[in-house]
Amino acid sequence: MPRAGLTREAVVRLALEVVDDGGPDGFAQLTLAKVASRAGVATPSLYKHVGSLAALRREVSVVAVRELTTAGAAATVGRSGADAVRALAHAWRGYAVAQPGRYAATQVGPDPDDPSAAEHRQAAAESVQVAAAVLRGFALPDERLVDAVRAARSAIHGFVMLELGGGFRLPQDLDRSFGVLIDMLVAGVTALGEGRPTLPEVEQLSPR
Amino acid sequence: MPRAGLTREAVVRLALEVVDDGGPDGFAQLTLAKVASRAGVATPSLYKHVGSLAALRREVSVVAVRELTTAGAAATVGRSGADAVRALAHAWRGYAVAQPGRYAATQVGPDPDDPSAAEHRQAAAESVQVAAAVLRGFALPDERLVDAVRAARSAIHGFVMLELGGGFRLPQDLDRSFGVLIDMLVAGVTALGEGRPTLPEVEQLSPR
DNA sequence: ACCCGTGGGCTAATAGCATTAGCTTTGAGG
DNA sequence: CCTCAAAGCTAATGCTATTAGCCCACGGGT
Repeated sequence: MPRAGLTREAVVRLALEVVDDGGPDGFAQLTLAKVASRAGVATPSLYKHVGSLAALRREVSVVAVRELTTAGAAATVGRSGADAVRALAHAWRGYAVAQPGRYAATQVGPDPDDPSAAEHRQAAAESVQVAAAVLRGFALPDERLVDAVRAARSAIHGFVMLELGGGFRLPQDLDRSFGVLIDMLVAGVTALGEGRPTLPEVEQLSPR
Repeated sequence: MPRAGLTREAVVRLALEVVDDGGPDGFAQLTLAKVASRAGVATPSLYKHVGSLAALRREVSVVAVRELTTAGAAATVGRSGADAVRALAHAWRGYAVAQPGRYAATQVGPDPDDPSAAEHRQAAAESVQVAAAVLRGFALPDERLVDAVRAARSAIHGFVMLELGGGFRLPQDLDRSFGVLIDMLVAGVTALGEGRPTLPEVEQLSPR
């Protein structure tokens, strides 16, 4: 009975394969049994390398978040302003479309209490920092930067979620719709930076 | 052995209770066993009223989507333009925050192939129609309406997803960030309607 | 060269889930 | 009052994670 020679890293690598093969909800369908089968090993053997299914999910999530971060960072290096925002948006959507399972893994919010999720929290914070760095170029008042970051994340994440979930059923060009959305975002943060009201002539009506 | 007197509607009602009690991921944790226990019945008995767990999920999803639709419709009746967009956005977010489990149920895209999902598809289409109706007031060129609807859905959905998932960890006011996002959206569709470029002075740089 | 301990694999067992098959009994309508 | 469809049941299958405990492979030291 020769050994399989597994390591924690190898198990995570196999888990990523399972996620990738599962399409958009490959992450949801990630299972210890599938990983074990791929490793040619009995399911309980995985516990020698990984604490639990939840822990494995967390490790997969960390990898995915880091990939998203570096994709965004690579796309925006050397750019600034509207150019950088567009590059970031397209990089994120590109990653999500190319790796839908991993992008789904990105969604799971790190548990703020669990101390073993520190790495996860760190990775998530770094990915947000990429967006913050890009938006800092718009000379926003400090207390508005967070609003801009949230707006950018919401717009991009929302579009990608709906796209991956099959929420856009009309045959119209998705790329163009995404471009329009990002243009709105760029115009919005530009207006925010210039200190002028986002809505030039429209009166501020009651939100509630 | 008296009968429990279940009906399909009663089972769905109990399933909604389970979803509501489960918080933001109550929908993910919906289980036939929990519904059966709540009904005071053995799990297999539910199959007399519901085809499968997946079918029950679909029914729950239809209810949630319809609630979201009527919430949006009720909030926008008698309003138009920016006012209506803001009302719709706040109604959607309000529903998501008040009923996070049901909002999650809203996310599952209807299977375009499955004929038994016709009701689901119909409900989803109606909810999009509410947004389309509101945005039609902006006198958009026909081929841009779909872009505007997608932008609105993306922005609102993205924000809500990140909020419910705990993705916004800074203590800054979420309501204000949401307001800023919706202002950007309103400004963006306004610009789209006026036929002027979304970005007045910023040159269109290569997105790729 | 041997020996020994760590640790990586195993099987067995428990417990929770969905689902199917087939039996029993309720209770409403003729 | 009788009957039969429908609504409940138990039993069984097969999937999942997880824990306990065993055994042997293998690297490091004597």
